[in-house]
Amino acid sequence: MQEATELAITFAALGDPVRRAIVDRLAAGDATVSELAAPFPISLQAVSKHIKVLEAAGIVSRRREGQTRPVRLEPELLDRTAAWLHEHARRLEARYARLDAVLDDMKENR
Amino acid sequence: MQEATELAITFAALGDPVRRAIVDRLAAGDATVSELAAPFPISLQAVSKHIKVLEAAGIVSRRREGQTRPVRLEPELLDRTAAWLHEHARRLEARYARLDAVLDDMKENR
DNA sequence: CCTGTACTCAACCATTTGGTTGAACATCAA
DNA sequence: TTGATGTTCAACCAAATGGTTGAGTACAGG
Repeated sequence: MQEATELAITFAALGDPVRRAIVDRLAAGDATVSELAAPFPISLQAVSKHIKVLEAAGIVSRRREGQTRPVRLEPELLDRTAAWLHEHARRLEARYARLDAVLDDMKENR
Repeated sequence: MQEATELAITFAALGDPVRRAIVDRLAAGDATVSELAAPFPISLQAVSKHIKVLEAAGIVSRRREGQTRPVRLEPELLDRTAAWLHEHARRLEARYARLDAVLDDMKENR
């Protein structure tokens, strides 16, 4: 990473396998930092850093709850990112369909 | 990056602003390496490397056409990635909706 | 108040990444 | 064939990333 567009940050955040796994886990429900860290062979601090990256990207939010810091996945950004991807895919498919039509036409009238 | 799941690779590939811009450009139609490199202040070789990353991720494909190597955006992977994101967002929204319903219920019956 | 628990912050290190330049390869055009 | 054009390959470098450990902060419970 190095720049600042929202989508670039989102993708960069999801580009790390540990962070992707964290997001997967959070899709099932909120979790504390220790809970999120448990499955990984890395230190709690490292996981804490990953969560910070996800939070900076707007993918998760944290709140304080006693001495624990539950993390919640925020759907909104994921939705917008999905929309971006979907729009690209849609446009491409339409374009390729038109191309195929032209080619078929050429074949028929040959 | 460091691992191998398809999605992690896809996201990592799209996480770089230059590569995201390349994908944006390709959504409008195929382009050669030089054409893709033109808007950027970096060397042609650097752009060539970026395209290699996108190709390895399965986001684009290259063919030879004379001395030129046109790059094409492949919709399929983008679609699958969008589906992943959308599914997460959908599940979350459903979960939060249920939560809200429960909270409303508690409020009514207080 | 003191101790343990749950984190975060800071300094540091190794590896990866994104860039560079220079040389090589493939194709077209003369 | 020779030279120009388009692109890739290789070696190299600086900066960013992901990890570590050690110290600090915030709250809960005895």
